[in-house]
Amino acid sequence: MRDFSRSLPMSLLRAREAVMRQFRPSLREHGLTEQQWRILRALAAIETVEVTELARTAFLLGPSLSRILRDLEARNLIERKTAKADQRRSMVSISKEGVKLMASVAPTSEAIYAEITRRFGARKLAELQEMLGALEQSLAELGASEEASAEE
Amino acid sequence: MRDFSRSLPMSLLRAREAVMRQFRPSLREHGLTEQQWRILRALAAIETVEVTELARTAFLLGPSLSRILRDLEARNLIERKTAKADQRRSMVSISKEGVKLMASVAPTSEAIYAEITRRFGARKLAELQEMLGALEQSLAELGASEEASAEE
DNA sequence: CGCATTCACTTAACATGTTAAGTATCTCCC
DNA sequence: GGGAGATACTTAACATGTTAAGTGAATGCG
Repeated sequence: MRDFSRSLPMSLLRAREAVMRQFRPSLREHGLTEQQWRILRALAAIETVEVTELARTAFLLGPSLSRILRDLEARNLIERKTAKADQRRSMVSISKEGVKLMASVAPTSEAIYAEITRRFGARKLAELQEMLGALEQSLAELGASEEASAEE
Repeated sequence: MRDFSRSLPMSLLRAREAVMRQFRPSLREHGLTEQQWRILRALAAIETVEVTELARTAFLLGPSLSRILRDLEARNLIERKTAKADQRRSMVSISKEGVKLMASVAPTSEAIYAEITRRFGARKLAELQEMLGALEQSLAELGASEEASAEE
């Protein structure tokens, strides 16, 4: 079997960890985890979203999101209200405090991203992202077909 | 701020998830998690290792590894004995049962990897891995220098 | 020697990942 | 209009990620 340190999942894991290692200290100083930051960023770009849509955007599973929203709400960083038309749906939005917190984190975060881009090269970075997207595409189809055949 | 769905950490996370989604069902059938599988694979390649070295190889943090080794040992998939020369060190090796289990998982795992390679393209896959390695390199230095300056 | 420091792990505590089950609401069709 | 099924979450349970603290064994040095 191929040396597992060179397997694709390991390469991806290590690369991601190398990147996140840069961001974590700054986020930590602001009392945010990586996932909480993802949620705030996702919310900053829109007015309000349903939880399910937010889960898709922030790439979190429902249960994780549910817990994190509970905590963020307790910290007054987000707001929730149930949709009028459909009582099952809960509409989430970022609060003023949330916006303020984001504003205090964003500069450092942007600086780190810029440094990463500088070191790795903007062009290479774009290429890498494109390849990652293509990989995701290739496998999306595969996953879908498997589900279909296993769904009986 | 850049659309966060196109941030590097998100791209890496999604790509990795797309890949792992292919493997998880098979591992699950054999009662293994992704990390347990990583450990067995790492152990299969060598006689015995110290826990610290194994953590480095399987890319797991000490505490995670500690727990998983406890469980794998309870299932008789690995063996442990403390080193003679240094009582702090614990030498880990895969057991016969562990080897047997690996043999039963490996074919499916290899088939999935082959299918991924076929879909994405062997050459592109190699390129991608190279870029991921380069990214890791770029940031390794950065992380190291930060540590050095913060170590006082 | 003896004791402070370092080292190799392990435990603890809290947050998330992952799957399954639960709850309330809505939809649709008879 | 009412009940079966679908939908949108939430809760639960267990495993791992992450940081900090704990434990026992080695090391170095006065």
